[in-house]
Amino acid sequence: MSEISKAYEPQAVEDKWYQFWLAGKFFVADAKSPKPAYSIVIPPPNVTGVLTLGHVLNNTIQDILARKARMDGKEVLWLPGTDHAGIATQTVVERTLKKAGEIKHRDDLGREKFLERVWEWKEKHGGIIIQQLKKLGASCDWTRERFTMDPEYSRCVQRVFVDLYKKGLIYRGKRMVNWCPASLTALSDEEVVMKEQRGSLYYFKVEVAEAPGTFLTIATTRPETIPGDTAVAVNPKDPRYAHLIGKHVLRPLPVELPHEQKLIPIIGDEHVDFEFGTGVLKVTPAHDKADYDIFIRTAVNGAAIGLIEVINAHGKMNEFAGADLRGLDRFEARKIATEKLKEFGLLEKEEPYTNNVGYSERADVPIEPRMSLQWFLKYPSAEKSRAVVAKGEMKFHPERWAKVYDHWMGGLQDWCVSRQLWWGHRIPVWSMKAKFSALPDYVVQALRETGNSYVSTTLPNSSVQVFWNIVSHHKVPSLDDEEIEVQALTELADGGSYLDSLGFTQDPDVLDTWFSSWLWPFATMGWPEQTDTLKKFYPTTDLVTGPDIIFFWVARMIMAGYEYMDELPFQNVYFTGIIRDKQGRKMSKSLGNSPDPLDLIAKFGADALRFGVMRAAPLGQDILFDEQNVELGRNFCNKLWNACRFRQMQGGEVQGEIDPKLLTSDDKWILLKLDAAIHEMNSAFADYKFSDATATLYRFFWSEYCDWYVEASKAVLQGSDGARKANTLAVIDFILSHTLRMFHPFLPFITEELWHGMGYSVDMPENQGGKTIMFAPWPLPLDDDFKSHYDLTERDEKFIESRNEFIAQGRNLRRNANLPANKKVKFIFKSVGKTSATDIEVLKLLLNAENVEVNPNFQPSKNVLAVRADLGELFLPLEGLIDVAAEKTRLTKELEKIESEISKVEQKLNNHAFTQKVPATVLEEHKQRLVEWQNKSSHAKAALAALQN
RNA sequence: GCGCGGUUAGCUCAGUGGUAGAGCACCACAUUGACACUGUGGGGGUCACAGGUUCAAACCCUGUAUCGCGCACCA
Repeated sequence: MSEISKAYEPQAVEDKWYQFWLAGKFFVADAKSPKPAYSIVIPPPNVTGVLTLGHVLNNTIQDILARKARMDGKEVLWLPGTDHAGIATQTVVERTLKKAGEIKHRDDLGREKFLERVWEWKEKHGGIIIQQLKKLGASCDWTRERFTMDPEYSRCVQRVFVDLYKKGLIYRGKRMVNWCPASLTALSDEEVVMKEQRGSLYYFKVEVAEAPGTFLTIATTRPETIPGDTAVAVNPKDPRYAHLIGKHVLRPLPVELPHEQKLIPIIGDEHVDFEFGTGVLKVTPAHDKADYDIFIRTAVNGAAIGLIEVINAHGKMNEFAGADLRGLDRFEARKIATEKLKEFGLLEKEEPYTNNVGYSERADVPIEPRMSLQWFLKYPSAEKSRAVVAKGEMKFHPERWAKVYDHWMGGLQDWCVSRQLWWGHRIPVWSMKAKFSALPDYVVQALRETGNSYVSTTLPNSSVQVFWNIVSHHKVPSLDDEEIEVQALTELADGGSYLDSLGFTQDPDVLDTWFSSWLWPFATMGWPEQTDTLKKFYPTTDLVTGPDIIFFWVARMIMAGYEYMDELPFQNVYFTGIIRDKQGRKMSKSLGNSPDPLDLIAKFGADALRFGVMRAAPLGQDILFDEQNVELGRNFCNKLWNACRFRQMQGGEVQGEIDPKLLTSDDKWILLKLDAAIHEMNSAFADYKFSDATATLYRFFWSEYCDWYVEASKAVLQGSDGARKANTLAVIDFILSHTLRMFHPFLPFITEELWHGMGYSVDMPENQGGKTIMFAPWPLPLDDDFKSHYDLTERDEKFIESRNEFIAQGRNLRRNANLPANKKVKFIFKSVGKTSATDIEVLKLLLNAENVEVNPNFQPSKNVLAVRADLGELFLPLEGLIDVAAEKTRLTKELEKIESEISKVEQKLNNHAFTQKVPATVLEEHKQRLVEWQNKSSHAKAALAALQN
């Protein structure tokens, strides 16, 4: 470090090193490398989104994994990219254009013009989140950045759609779907969230037509759908109503209809609950999923009830709702319908009621179950995908998500993949209703040859494949002038114009965004070509994502992986927690509780943000975010900075060799602590426990290295023995160069800066840390050769630990005597064994003593405070000025605690059951403990006695 | 309703059967000594509750309470 500033200034170094990494192409993965592969694909953020703390958490973990893998000598691909996010992006652009007064509705512009505007928007805002990820230090291979609407990616989507269609897994049908009246599109079940809603339960009565004067009472939350009722259902086992099945009731709305059109049948259906409401259910097949199922059951039984749609796409009542409700919003209509029932004298009561209502996740409005013509997918490779997780071949971390996954996989429903939007991958199906002879001759001929109603052909003078499917027929039509309905599919864009020219029209809908993201792990790597990248890096190693998209994305990727690569897409899935504020509330814009990560980076530095978030994010738990976490990260970086600065200020060259003969106990101790830390780090990584890893780093570096080792080393560094000094510096350099490497995945910027500044890069081979710490080898645990060469034993560890305890007690003595920390005092050390001069120097330094007098024969007189440890006894003679009473109180309290511990252990040891059944080691431990406490007891008693004198 | 997770110091959390821990916060002391983005010392817990298993339970079992999440839902 040429310039040594007193405090670490992240702003001055972060951009510099990021540019350095980019210029060195260090993030670029080499598909031809002989090194073993490690790969992650990023969960692609919304292309026009901005970085949130959730992204910070997610991407920091990925970056840590990627950087660690590089240091482990792997060839790493972290593949970045963005998602077009259909509904979200289209909504934002549409809203913006409306606000600007340019349009009232997207129809004003038309599909093409509108899409131009979305692309413009994407160009303008698209790069933001990518730039933000760079600020965070993300080591993605930007040369491989992908976007789900890139031409090549779009071709993958199209290809997959056509393939699944050919396999008979995709079909179009009029079904009841979740309709979002705000976004005006169908949604998949996963995009609907249930919300508790306070409303009313309305009880109204209907007259039985065959028995005038007899009424049935029905409870409903949705009186506005009465005009859409086509039956009244009761349980056939319900004695109250069973005899009425087959009769009819008069539907009260629309009131203007003639009598015979008001008649709807009373039907029996086992699904009707006796207990709920009155046990009589109104059946609205067009606007309720369960009622629709009843409708289907009646159809199967050959006694089909009707189906009347009364709500339109915008959530407003249509003409079938009758004069009273027509044109009203569904919620307004609810009020009016209730009033009407009251007016007719049919409303019996209205009671407050709380039920769950499905909401559109994006638009946050109640969805409307609605009949609509949509495309559906029967999931492919579902069984294999379910089994791979159940069998543990793909591991989920934490494991419990495997159960959630399994449960969902067990109840798969067909996926509604079409969306009534413009922004997205347009469904590659062209259709036409025409005479059979209107198809090109070679198609007709090909169909005739197979006899099937479908055939694949290649377009004349082209390689474009088209799949023709006569959906109106099961076999090839026998007559040329038969009216047919054909769906034609092509994988390539140029096939489309040919089909257009034949009079086909392309389906106007686009695909659900997740229908493109589920291909992400392989479509980003060049599939369907067997590219080097795909061969080298698929399947990926780890996936890091939030559990909220386990169904949306993870499960579907697994299925796509099996279907198209015949292999799982990733070996491990790490589910992060959800970031919440410190009160445990979800981060949200409206609450204003979501801090901008970029502000935090500006204030504290990217490393600080990373460290703070990781430290607060235990595996599988939600994270309560507090800016203090980041502050702590900043402080930690500063500590690291200053520890290096301290080394720098001692001067001297970095010299690799440590002389075993010159090692102090403290040197040996810190080397052993380093070894322990490396082990802990490795096991934390093996278990994906990143908060444990940061805790280890924190403890090792701050407590063990800075607080103890560095302080003790000053005894040597401030002394006059040159050889010893140099040796201590060599130990420091050894520790720091290992520490920086262990920190690197977590704190990439500061470690790179210090790696160069401290000169640790100098002696390393160019590709192993010489150029950048990114490729410096991850520290290995100290092996037996190393330990025996430097004579590192458990004894050294024990010695320093007991020495440190001794010092802590000595400091405590001073505190108890009310001596200010800056007052130099004299201690007397009655040592048990041999103690080196250096050890005494260290004692003196760490006790802030004027002198530590070694006297094995010291006999304390009065007014002497004392502590005892394995090392011996330490005395603090006080010439007057001691608060005898306070010290007595303290000692008495301590003695009480000691005695209680003794009696606890004694109780156990006197218990025969205990001494007989317990393992020998545990028994020994207890005996040992008893001796220790007894020693402490006699010592405390002696000290107390000394005070009495 | 079913399932999952949590409940340990004021706060956030470690701790899978053998002496209750960390960080933050708090209190006191220390200011030309790498770092006040600091150092030293200290106080602070009936491990949600009730049973059970065990020589021994924060930890294993059963139940209860409570908070959170997911799935399925009765109109």
